[in-house]
Amino acid sequence: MATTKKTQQAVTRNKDRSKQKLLKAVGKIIKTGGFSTLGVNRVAAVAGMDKKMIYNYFGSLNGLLDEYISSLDFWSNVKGDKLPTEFPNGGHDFVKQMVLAQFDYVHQNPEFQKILLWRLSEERDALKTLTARQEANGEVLLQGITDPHFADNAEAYRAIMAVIIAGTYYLNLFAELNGSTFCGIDLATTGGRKKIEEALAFLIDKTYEGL
Amino acid sequence: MATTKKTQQAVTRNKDRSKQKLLKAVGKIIKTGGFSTLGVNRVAAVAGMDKKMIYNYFGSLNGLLDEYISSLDFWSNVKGDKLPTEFPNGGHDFVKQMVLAQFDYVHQNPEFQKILLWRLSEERDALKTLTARQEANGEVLLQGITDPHFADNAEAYRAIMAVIIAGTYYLNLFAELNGSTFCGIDLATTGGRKKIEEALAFLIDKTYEGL
DNA sequence: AAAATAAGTCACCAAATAGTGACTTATTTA
DNA sequence: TAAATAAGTCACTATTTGGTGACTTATTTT
Repeated sequence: MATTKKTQQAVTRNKDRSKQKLLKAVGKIIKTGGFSTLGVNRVAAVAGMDKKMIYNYFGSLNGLLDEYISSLDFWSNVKGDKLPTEFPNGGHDFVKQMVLAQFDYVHQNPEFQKILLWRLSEERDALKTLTARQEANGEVLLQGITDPHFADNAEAYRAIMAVIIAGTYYLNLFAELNGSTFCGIDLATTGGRKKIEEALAFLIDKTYEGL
Repeated sequence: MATTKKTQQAVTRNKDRSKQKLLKAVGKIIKTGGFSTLGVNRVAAVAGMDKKMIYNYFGSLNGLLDEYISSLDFWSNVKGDKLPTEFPNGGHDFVKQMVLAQFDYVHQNPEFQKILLWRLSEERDALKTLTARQEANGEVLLQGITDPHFADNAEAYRAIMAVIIAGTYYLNLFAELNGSTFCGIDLATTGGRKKIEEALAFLIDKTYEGL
């Protein structure tokens, strides 16, 4: 007897839609779980598709992940044309507002959190490219506004901003899982987060005053 | 025919030594690779032992990992009796030196880096306990020295230190894999790290001056 | 020295993993 | 409308995973 084949039920076929379903499934898994559960079987199951499609469309899981990463854009809201044209005081108020907004944005955006974490966990060209895009975005502000304003101290200013922004990233990632306290500040409460925001504002103010 | 059994070669048996071999294997894997490759098979192979021993001694891989985490102690050098007895200016110089030392310590210590990362990646009681120990350690300095010195601003000071220390953690983790630049600062070079150190010193100085 | 304990070995299992060849059939092209 | 293309299905493989029962034998206890 030959091998039996079940009759397939009618389905509408659409390559683009299917690719999107797989890409979305990756996002969903990353948002909720993490990279540990991110395999072909899982992705296919979440997408409701056969894993064969991953190989058909993306060659491999890595190909799918790379395309997922490339599709990300967390900086559309701060792209060139969305920026103000005037930056009084070397962008003091603008930078302060931006850092505080960033602190909240990371908190509200689990997908961005996971990408930040992924970047710390695994070496991957697509992630480096993403980082490069982010850096290029920041360079617009740095070269256009703060470098001229701080002149000889431009690099010192950049290093300070590096510490501050890195701090906002870490604190948000830390709060996500450990819930508890960091330096005695409870990052899970709005009160604790308010304290951090005041600290960020203080540090930026002092930098613009004293550098 | 009955099942064949090879004759075993003579080995010296020692439970404690074997447990240590397994614990050390966990450390070795974590230092070099990451948590993704951390399974019973891998650990047993690295330890040069049978995985059965993991279950015999620790009940499960989780049991082994928990005991590994519990065995860690990254703060032995800053424990009570090792601290100075005098803290002029609310510990200004001491805190500054401590943060700079910490920045370097994380850089030099891959195991600590991976634990920091692990804490951001997975919820695990043993890791929370480790965090609690670290916090308790810091509380000695905070409650004993800086809280009294900053009085009404004690919590503001803690929040600032949270940002600064979190920044040192993140920058070190970031530099480890992405190599490239953060806010235009190349963290892979000694020059870039020097800039960060100056930024840390600046921020701490301004905090002690202006808070 | 004999008996009891338990350290270590090994073969095996069930489940999950990544990956593929052969098939059906919806859709597009000629 | 007929033929060609390729989207989607499915059964199957090989490998690796976590986990265990049965065994041998070094070491300890009596």
